[in-house]
Amino acid sequence: MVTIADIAKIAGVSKSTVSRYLNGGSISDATRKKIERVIDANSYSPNKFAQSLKAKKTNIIGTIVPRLDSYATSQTLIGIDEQLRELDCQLVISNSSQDLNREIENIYSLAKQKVAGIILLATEITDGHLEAFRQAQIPVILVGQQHDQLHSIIHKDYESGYELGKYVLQKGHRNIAYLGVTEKDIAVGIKRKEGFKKAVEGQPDTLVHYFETSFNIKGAMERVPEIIEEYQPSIIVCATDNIALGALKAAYMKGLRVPEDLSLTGFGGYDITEITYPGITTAKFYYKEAGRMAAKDITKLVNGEELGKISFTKYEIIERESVDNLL
Amino acid sequence: MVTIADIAKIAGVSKSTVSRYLNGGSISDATRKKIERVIDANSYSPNKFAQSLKAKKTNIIGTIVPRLDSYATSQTLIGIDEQLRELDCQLVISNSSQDLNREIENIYSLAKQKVAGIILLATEITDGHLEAFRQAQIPVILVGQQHDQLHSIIHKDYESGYELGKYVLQKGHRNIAYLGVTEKDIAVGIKRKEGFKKAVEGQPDTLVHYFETSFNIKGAMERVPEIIEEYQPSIIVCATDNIALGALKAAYMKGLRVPEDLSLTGFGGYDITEITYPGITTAKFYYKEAGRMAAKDITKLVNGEELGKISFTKYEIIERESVDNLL
DNA sequence: CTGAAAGCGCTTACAG
DNA sequence: CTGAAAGCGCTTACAG
Repeated sequence: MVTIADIAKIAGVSKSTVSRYLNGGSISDATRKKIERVIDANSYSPNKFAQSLKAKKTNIIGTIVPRLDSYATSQTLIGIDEQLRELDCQLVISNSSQDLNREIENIYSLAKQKVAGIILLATEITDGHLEAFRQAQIPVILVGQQHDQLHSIIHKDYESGYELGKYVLQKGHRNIAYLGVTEKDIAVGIKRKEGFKKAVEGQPDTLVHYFETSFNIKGAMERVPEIIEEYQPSIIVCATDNIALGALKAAYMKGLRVPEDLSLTGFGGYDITEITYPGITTAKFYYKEAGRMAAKDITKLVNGEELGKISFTKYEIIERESVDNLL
Repeated sequence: MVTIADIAKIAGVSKSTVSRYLNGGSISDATRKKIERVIDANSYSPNKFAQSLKAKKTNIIGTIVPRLDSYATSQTLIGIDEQLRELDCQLVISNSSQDLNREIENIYSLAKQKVAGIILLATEITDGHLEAFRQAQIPVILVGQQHDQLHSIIHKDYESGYELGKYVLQKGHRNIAYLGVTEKDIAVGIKRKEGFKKAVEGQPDTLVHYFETSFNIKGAMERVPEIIEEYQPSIIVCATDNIALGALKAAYMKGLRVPEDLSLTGFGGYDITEITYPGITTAKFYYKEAGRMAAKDITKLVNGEELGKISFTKYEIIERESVDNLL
């Protein structure tokens, strides 16, 4: 391995000068050229560990994800990865397998690794998180959830819920089931539902029942038959595309046609909602874009730049075939 | 930040002794207890950079993935992550976005970061890869592809192709389309097809046509209609579940019922194949298990243990509703 | 603009 | 079993 001392010797200068060259200190044109040549010729690259040890900082951004096998996670990570690459930062991904304690451990562990900043694909922010961030003393960007003490990138959960609600009413649905998730997840469990509620509130002759299920497909598959039997809604508005996928399967298994016998909507805009039959009408979020924004923002924070507490990504209602027009 | 010198001073011993405690050198019981207490009380943890700088090695395993948004990648990563965590190794994920050159760059970049070993979720191994591995001088495990110069974990592509072929014949299909992928991908493009070929070879009155498409759903959606129109196969055997998903959508869009008008099979065993309607019959691979094996094997290699060149994961034909029984 | 020196937080022979 | 010393490959005041 060639070191800075080797380069210095070959170039006939001191290590300090080479270091200055590397870090953009002032240097004469002649020596600059000389050093450049020697570095190229020996394909030298500085030892990151020595740099970090001395400079006490890194250009590593840690990203904590709740799970690896989700469309939202994958897309967000792709966005972060792309943007960080452009920014010449390194990405370290830390998986917490949907375990909040592990998530908090991951914060400490990233801090110990001296990452320059942390991006957290958040689900729920507890006091444990806050305490970890406080101790870590590292810039943080939340993606997907909002918190007044932290910077965040969030999706327009409320607005998309509202617009989707209006859409459903406009299609003539008056007996509606809303299949949501735990309110511990503020964005998904509360905001989407609140937006939807606002849209249907005051609509005459309209029945809306609210239910809760888990985030996975199987959970929805089990939940939906009861809902149908008990309330016979004309539509089930699902808080995520995964839930909608489960509902679709459940409907098929009950021999119901979608959308003739039962309409369905989702949130997320996962690629797969275009491939099912029928395609699922959904509120599409731009996860990759959110990832890019998070990456840009975290580097701003790392560089001490000012930043608004909150940024929004756009959304779009994608109309496909899973909602029947009752009018 | 508390350092080894602090601990030494508080405990009233030398840094060497603390270091020995940390690295399992011989030490008296009394000092061991003393140091332990002091370390706990000050929640000290060694600076990784200093350790790596001195010891010239890390416990980081680099994993290179071709893409982040694929079921196989996610599951394999989950397996690697779980296992590496048990083994107290750190995981760094490097995404090459399906770009072979970037993949090779990633090898060099991981080598520069002094990772202890590399796991490559491989698609195609070029001379560029080999050269990079040679220069890096780091243990490598391939997942999903085989190469005689490298260690690998591979799925039973040939065997599963064979068994699926036999299954299809047993269901009475005699006019078959096989929709494969590029032969550059030896495992997916060649092995699966060869296994299938072997199974149908010599079967009387049987027509098999072979086609090629890309790995994504859209590609298959475009390709399938032509195939149906020109050859009217009773079944399309797809080289991946994604292709099967595309074929299913294409069939629906042509107004064909699956499996009555057209049967379908896939490879992979993605969760989503259970959710579609009908569920897709597929050769399921155990990606998570492969990931765990890769993690175990790479640490063996890192520790200088002997290892066979190749390990296989199991597979299973999952019979669902997408194949009609013609007999 | 340039160099000598100190030091970042560890580990590892070498003595004792 | 324990400690003093050297050194890993950098960076950063401090002089000149």
